[in-house]
Amino acid sequence: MPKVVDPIARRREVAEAVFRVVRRHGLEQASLRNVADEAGLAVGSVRHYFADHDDLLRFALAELTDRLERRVLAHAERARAATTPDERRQAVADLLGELLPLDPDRRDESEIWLAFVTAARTRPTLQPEARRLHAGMRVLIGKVLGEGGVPDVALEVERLASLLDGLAVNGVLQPDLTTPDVMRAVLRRHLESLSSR
Amino acid sequence: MPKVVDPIARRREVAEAVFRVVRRHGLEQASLRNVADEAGLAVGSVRHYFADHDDLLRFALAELTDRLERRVLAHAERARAATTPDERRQAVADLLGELLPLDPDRRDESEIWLAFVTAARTRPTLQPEARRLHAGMRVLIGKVLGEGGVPDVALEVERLASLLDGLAVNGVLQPDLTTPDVMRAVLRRHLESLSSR
DNA sequence: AATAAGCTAGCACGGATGTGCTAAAAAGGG
DNA sequence: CCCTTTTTAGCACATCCGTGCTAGCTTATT
Repeated sequence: MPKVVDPIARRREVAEAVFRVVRRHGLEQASLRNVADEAGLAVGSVRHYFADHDDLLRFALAELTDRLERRVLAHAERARAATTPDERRQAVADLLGELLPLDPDRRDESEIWLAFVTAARTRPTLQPEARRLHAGMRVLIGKVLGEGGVPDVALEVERLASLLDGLAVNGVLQPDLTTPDVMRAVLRRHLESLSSR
Repeated sequence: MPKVVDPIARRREVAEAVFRVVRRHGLEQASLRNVADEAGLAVGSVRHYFADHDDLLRFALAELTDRLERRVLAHAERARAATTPDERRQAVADLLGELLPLDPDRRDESEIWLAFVTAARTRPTLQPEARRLHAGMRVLIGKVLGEGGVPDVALEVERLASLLDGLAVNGVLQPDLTTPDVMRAVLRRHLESLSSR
């Protein structure tokens, strides 16, 4: 048998290359050639692990979703362990902050998220994964608000989710105007206005 | 002299063709060939009115901005003419609703807006126009909130602007979940929560 | 050491894209 | 009627794209 290569680890590495290309030059530049170059592989090698160009993009989006989910769930554990109201408030803010481009890592992730999710509009094969992400975010926010005793949850979930999406979009597209401080202040204000009703 | 053609009217017609292509297939499909076909012209003809492919996209985005500005300003007139508080409330909701994909026309516009604005991240030549749009929206919302006597205007402008952006994004990307009714309800709730502080 | 299988690398194709350039067509002014 | 200039149309080139396909490389097992 040949060199032993964990195929799913390989796919993940290639997905990372996709992310770097997308972040720097946009999704439309994530061609097999560009991605292979970025990963330090030949086009043929990349194609050995992915059936399609489409397969590559779909896997990359799924990978992004998983990563996000994992990070947020870790925070959810901590939030559940909070005891005092102040602790809880901070835990919730931190949890939701994971969805915003507040530091370089999360900024990268938000840029990639925006690129994929908007591309899904005209790329049908990306839509299932995009919907999964959309729905997952609503479920999460629903739990947070539900435990907080917010009335009219469904509507408030939509309002908070849209606010977070909008903040993320502006944080990505106009980072010098929508700074992390601004995003944090807006989120804090919104959470305050929710609990003081 | 040859057939008399109003060059700026021609440019506008071609921009319309760009919009149709972008809406149907995404900005990355707005090639000179596709746009020329859509406009019923030859590639050479389109290039006679635009220096560049880039020039074409920049003009199209500027055209979109102008159109949006004109529509919103018309509403602003009406809002200023409102007398009763109820009338004013409704006028403000209508005004801000112009920025949401609430009907097919505005949905088309939002789709195109999202495509261009996200593309601007990795296409430097589109950024000036994108920033103009971003800033114009803040100015408008600032006036609306300022006249409404909302405290802490700067922060609330950012919050409302992000909410509107997020609603528009979700209305475009998940239209069957983020219906016009949902968007209207969220906006109404937000405006209520602002005035009852 | 020989074998077989996973893996890597790359050529070749048909098609699409932006752009430089040329040439025909069209039509108002002399 | 003819000229002049805008407008239209289209060819040609270099580049990039996804993909089908083949050949060589690598290495664990027999």
